[in-house]
Amino acid sequence: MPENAKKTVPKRKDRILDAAEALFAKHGFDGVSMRMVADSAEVDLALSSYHFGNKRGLFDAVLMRRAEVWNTARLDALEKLKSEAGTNGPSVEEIIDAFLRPMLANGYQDDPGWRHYFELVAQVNSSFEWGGQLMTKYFDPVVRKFMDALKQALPDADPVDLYWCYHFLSGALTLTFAHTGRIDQLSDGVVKSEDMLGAYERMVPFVSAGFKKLCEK
Amino acid sequence: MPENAKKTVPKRKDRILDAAEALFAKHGFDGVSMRMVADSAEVDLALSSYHFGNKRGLFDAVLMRRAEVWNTARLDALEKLKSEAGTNGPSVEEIIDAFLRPMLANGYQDDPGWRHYFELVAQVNSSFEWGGQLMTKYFDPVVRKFMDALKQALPDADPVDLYWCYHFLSGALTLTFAHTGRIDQLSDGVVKSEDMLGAYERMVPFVSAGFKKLCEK
DNA sequence: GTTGACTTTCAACGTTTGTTGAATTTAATT
DNA sequence: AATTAAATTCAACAAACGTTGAAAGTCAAC
Repeated sequence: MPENAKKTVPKRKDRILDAAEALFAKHGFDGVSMRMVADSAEVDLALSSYHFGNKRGLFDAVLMRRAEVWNTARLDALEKLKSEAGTNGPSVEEIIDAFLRPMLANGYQDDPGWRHYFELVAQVNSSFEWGGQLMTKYFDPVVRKFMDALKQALPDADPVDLYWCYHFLSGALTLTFAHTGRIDQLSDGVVKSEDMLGAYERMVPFVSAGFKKLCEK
Repeated sequence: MPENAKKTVPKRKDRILDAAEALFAKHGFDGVSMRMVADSAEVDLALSSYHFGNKRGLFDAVLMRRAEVWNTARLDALEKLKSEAGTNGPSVEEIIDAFLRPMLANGYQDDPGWRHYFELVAQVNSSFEWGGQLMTKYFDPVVRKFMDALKQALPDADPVDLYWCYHFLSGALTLTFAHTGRIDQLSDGVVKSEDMLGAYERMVPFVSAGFKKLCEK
């Protein structure tokens, strides 16, 4: 047996995480009960508390599970960009693209698990109760590296402008991945909120134009 | 007594609405109990159910109370714009401005009630459970008029592009008024999320540039 | 086959939840 | 002053909540 082999991870623990992920994404922390999770995962009620301590521990475990994978994917895209760029560094479009593309790559958009995870992050990000704390905790280091790259691409920018621009990007991204169905209704079905590729292709130029308008010259 | 005089509205009913507004904004529908509302409003527990039927009725009443005022303010701004514009109609910047400015005007930004209300709408808008339904119900007619104006200002636009652009605007707006404190932490205090005027002054050019980039020519 | 650590189940705990029917108070009308 | 409707309080309900201690099960190591 290889020295770093993990103990056999029981299936049930992951089933709990999957079920909690989907439920928290749709109903939020307070809208989900431990019994809903247990029923959905087809697992005994007490098992979630055993594995994760309490409800909050389960919530954190769900958030943490995919955070590192996502952060790494984003950082890899940024590093690759930097290594291929000239002395001036990558362009605004390229940086925004590196920030967004990992959410579509590797079949994430077709994987229900990742889909629920992004919905959950969207909900957390715009929640007064969790938004500031949790997003900072899990995603700040990566976001700061992207901010640095943007500062280099827009050397004359006022930092305040730059932060607001990122904030607008974050908001657009958040609502898009929340999958509320609002755009479907507003457009009478012309636009599908599930069309993440269509959203991505438009978000990159939309946001890049905004950054340049405010932060260039 | 004037013929259209309203019956004397008891103070308590409004106190309940105010308390519920603040609490729902911070903790969401499921994060608030009827007892929290009653305690905060300093009112008997049963009174909220008496006035609004049940918890959901209270939630709807909170959302509805300021919806019409807000919608009217936005429509007035749009109508005024149209009447002053030439035959080509108002510009993209002017339309976006008319969409956003009512949220700052009339002291709304300093009124805790309105502030909580916008926080609540932000939370509703990005929630999977309520986002599609409630936003459509309360705000669609107004949004559609703004979309029409934007179509006129961007006559060559593909409607799909236009809807996505509005979606990005809606997301940026939502996160900004959610007041999560995230931008404060990310910027190490350089940017204050309470600075709605600063956000407004940057959102208008940011979003307008995005609309033009995608929808012009 | 026994041990021992981990996993899972069971049953129950004390709270808190939303809601309601009946009683009481308030305020306007007759 | 009597009447009536609305507003408010009180007490309590059944249901659902998160959590936990003890029992039962599982499985590899010895």
